[in-house]
Amino acid sequence: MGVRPRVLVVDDEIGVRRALERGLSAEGMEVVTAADGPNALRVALTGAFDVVLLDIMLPGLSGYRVLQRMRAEGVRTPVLMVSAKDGEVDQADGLDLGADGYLVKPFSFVVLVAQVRALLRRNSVDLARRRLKLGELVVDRAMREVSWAGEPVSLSPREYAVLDVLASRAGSVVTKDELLRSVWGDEQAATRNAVEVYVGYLRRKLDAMGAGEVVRTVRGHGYLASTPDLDAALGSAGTRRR
Amino acid sequence: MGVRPRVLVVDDEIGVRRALERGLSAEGMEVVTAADGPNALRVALTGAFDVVLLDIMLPGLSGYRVLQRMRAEGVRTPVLMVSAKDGEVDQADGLDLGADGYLVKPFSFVVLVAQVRALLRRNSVDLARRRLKLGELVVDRAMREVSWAGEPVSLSPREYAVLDVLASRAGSVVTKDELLRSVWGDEQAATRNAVEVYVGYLRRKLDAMGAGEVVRTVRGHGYLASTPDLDAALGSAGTRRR
DNA sequence: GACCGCCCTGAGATCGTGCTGAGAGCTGCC
DNA sequence: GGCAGCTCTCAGCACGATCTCAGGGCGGTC
Repeated sequence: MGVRPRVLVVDDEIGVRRALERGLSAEGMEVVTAADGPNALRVALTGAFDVVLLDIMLPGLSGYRVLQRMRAEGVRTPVLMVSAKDGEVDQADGLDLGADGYLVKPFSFVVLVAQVRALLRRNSVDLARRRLKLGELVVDRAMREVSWAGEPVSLSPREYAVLDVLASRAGSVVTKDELLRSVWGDEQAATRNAVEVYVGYLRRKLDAMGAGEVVRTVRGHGYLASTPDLDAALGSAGTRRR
Repeated sequence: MGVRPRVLVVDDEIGVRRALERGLSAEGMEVVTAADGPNALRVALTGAFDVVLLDIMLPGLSGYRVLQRMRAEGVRTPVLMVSAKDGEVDQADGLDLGADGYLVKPFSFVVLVAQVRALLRRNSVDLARRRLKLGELVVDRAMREVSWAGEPVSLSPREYAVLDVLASRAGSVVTKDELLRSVWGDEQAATRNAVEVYVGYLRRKLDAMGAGEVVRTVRGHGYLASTPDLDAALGSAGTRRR
């Protein structure tokens, strides 16, 4: 598991997104945001998050629906529902759909962080979110198996480790140094070129399955695992900067 | 959920205990109650519960302390804190101590049940595992006996222990270090090669019964116990078309 | 257009991982 | 004591995996 926990913040108000992004980043978490239901769902289905903070009132698809579809697709990421509603029926609904917690607006940031921490702690116990998905690409962490459109892709341990890191941070650029650190370890036994070589191997194997374009080079910065879908969900909203 | 979930209800007011006992029983749960801190702790430390409902204001030992001691003793039963306090600091405290949820009195029974259900659902995965099955392979943990297609397979204690761990985590890769830890103990008296040797022994015996392929090597990662059936069941979720 | 720096790739020497047979130490049983 | 079964180490082998190196392409900048 990566060092920094990754949190997906879903809210339609940009002010809320900004505030949470700043606050949670200050707590050492990596924050990705989405502004509406369909995009939130697309991003959440990658499985590349440790916690999802989900507002209920959303354009396009309500928080309930997003949660429901996530669970239906087998994504078990802990979800913390956030809402202005405080009716008990709503809470019960959310929890029965598989939510892991409930916050009522206006909430205090301290409580929010405590809840998120509690969910993170619990998740680190049964470790290894099972699956990461990027379009047709599936990384099964339990079986250490990768497949594209159902066809298994045979990877060496190193290749797998590199892809795992990239996929677990889908939609974010990962620098070569970060890859060196998380795949090769802190002692930096290998050079940056090794990373390039392994990304090359990966691409060759993925290309052979028709899965080009999944791992992109961001010249001067590093590598980015994404799909057109994800690009749209994250990029158009203007939530990712830098 | 197979068996009836067991819930421990801790509250000093007999009225609350009675009400919860009746209500949760009606929901199909088995309820045990405790009225003060020390007793609650004693009972909870048995680990024989699926959820603990823990009031904070308790005679003898506060709910916080009970929770703290439970976690300190390694009891990981999900705990739902219940309290009249609604100060945010208290919530943060409880969650940081390892609570899994927080309810403020007066709470509605519907919400309570929903929370309990959520915790049960999360935990329900690994219940009722006295007998492990992988296709034709059956591991009877009570008898410490293994059979393939009804035919008994005679294993030495070590061989059995290794297979037990692999089978109990069927569908997930188990590293050699994990096997060393759970079979040989923390002192690591043996080397990794011992694991390889014992997997070798296991395979030889299983192969002789026609049960090859049950224990697979995942190069660079460890060993994986699975069957084509299991692969399909687990894999299909990831392969599902849209 | 010329240069520089970043990135990719093929070749190939080296390294590591995993499997196996042999056998040494131990224990318990006859 | 002698035997049997279990546990575990060791050394050797095969093969795949790893990583460096050198050369070349490509993009950005002046």
